[in-house]
Amino acid sequence: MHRTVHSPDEAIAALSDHGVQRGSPVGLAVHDSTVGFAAGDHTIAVEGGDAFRCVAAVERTIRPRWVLWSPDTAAALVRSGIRVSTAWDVAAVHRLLAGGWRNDPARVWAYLHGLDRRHTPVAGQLDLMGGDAGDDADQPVRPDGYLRAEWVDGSWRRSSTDAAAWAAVVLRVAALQGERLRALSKTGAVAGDSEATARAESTAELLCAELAHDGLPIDRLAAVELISSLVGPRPQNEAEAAEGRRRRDAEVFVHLSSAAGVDLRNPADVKAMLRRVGIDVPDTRAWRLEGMRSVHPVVDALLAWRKAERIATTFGHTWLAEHVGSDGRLRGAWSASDGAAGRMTAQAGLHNLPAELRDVVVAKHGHVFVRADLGQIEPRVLAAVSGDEALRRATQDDDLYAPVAKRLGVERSVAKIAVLAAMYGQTSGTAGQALRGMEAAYPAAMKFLDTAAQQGQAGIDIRTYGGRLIRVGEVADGDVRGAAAAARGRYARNAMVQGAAAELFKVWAVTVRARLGDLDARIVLCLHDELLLHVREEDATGVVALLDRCLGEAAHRWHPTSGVRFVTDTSIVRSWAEAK
DNA sequence: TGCGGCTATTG
DNA sequence: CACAATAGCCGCAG
Repeated sequence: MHRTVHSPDEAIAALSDHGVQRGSPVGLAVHDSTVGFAAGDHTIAVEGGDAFRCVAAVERTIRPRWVLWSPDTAAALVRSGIRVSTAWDVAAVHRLLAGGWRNDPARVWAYLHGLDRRHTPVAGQLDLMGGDAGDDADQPVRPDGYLRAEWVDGSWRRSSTDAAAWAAVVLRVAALQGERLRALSKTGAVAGDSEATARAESTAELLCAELAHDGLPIDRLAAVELISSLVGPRPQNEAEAAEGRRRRDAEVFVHLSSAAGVDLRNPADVKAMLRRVGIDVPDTRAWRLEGMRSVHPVVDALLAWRKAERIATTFGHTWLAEHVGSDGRLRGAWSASDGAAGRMTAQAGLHNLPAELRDVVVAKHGHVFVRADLGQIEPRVLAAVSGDEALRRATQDDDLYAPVAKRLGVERSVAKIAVLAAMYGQTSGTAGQALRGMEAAYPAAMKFLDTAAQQGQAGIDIRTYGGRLIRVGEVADGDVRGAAAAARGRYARNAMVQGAAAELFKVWAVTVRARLGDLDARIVLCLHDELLLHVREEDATGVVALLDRCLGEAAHRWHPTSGVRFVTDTSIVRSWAEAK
C-alpha cells in the first residue's frame, strides 16, 4: 500500500495507522530534500513543504527506530537540526555481519541474497534482461534480483514516491540482517546478543554524525600562540615556509662539521649522518636515540627538530586553518567501526592530538568538560568474554593488577606486563616467565586467547563476543607456521579483546547520549576508552553521576551475566590537559 | 601518481 | 616497538 502525505500530522497518522509505535522499524530514505518512509508493507511519500519537518515530528511523537542506508542520511538530518534517538544503519550492520569496511547498498544486497558480486549491475550499462516483460525501470529491484544501479547511485530517484520505494528496500534489508544476526546467536556462532550489538553500532553512527557536526571546542587564539611559539608565525607564502624549514634545519646542522648532502627528512641520510659522528643504529626512531643524547649533541638537536617538524607539518598552522572553524571547533570525519576490530576512528588529529596541544582544548564560556575513562577496560573485557572466574574476581578490585600480582606472586609491574603480553601475543622478553604463571592462574582466559590465536594462524575468520566478523585474510600456500601465520595469530587474539572492548565502549557512549535527554550537554570526543562531554557548569556534577550510572547500565546490556566490574575515572575540567 | 617504508602521535 | 589507528614526507616504480 502506498500513500502520499502533505504534513507532519498526516505522516504521524499514516504511520500510526500502520501500527508503528516507539521502537518500531521505519525505513527512511532521503534524497536532496525529498523524503520517503516505509513501515511494514506500506510506503509513505512526503509531499510539499519541508519534508524534514515530518521526520522531526514523527521522531518527537512516535520515536521509531529509523532504518537507514548509511550514515549519510544521519548526517543530512543533523545538518537540518534533527537528532533522532535510535537507528538501524544497514551499512554499519553489514560491516558487523560480513567484516571489512565496504558497505555500499549493492554489496549489502548481494551479500544477503547470495548474489555473485561480479555480476553487479553498473549504471549506464546495457541491460541484457532489458527487453523482458515486466522489467519496470521504476522498480529498484531488477527481475534478475539485483538492485538497479541507477537506484543505488541515486540518479533515478527524484520524487518522494521513489524515496518511499527506496525506503521499502532498506526496510527489507534490515529485516534480512536481523534474521542473519538472530541465526548467529541461535547457533552459538556468537556468544553475545548480536542484534543488540547491531542496534548499538547503528546508534553509534548517529553519534558520529553529531560529533562531526559539533566539533571539539578549541581556544583558537591560544592554539595560534602555542603553535607560533613552537614553529614561528604562519608563513604567508612558499618562500617563507622554506625559510622556516631552513632555520629549523640549521639548529641541527650547527652541531656538524659538514652538513653537505644531509636531508633531515630522509631517514637514510639521518642514519648516515649519525654514523659519521660514531652512532651506529639500525633505525633512527626517537626511542632508540633517546639514550644516546649524551654521545653527541646532534642527537639532542635532532630529537628537538623532529618534535618541531611534527608540529609544523601535521599539527601546525595549516592543520588549524583546515580543521578548526572560526567558531573554535575542531572538526573531522568520524567512523563508528573502522579497522580490524571495529573501534571508532576519527580524522583531523582528533584521535592522536599530541599531549602538549590538549592545553588548547578548552570549554566555552559557562561550560566545562566532564571527562571519563574506563579503567583497565581490556583485561576486564577479557574476564567477561572468556568467563574466567579467577579473572572475574580480580575485576572486583579498583586496580585489577593488584590481585593478579598477588596470585602470580610477582610485582604489580610484572603482572601488568604479563596480562598485556597475553592479550597482545608477546612471547619474548620479561613477559615469558610471568606468562606461564598466567596459564595456571587464569586458564579460561588463556584458553580463550589461545583459541583465537590458533584460528587466526589457520586463517579461520572469527567473531567477537558481540558478533563482529574478524576476517584474518588469505593464507598463502597453506602457511600456518611462518611469520605471517604468527602475525595473524596475534592479530586475531587481540581483535577478540579490542573488538569486544570497542563494543562495550559504544554501548556506554550511546547510553550516555540517550540519558543526557534534554540537558544542554554533548559528547564531543570518543577516544577508545574515554568520553569527553561539553556541559554547562551547573550540570557538571549531575553528568558525572550520570556517566557512572550509564556504565553500569551499559555493562549489563552488553553482557548481562558476566559479573565483571567495570570502573570509570571521572573529572570536571576546563581544559582537556587538566585531566590525567 | 600511487604505494611501501619510515617516523610520530594517540589509546 | 607486542595490538590498533591517522598522517606526513621520501624514494621508487610505472
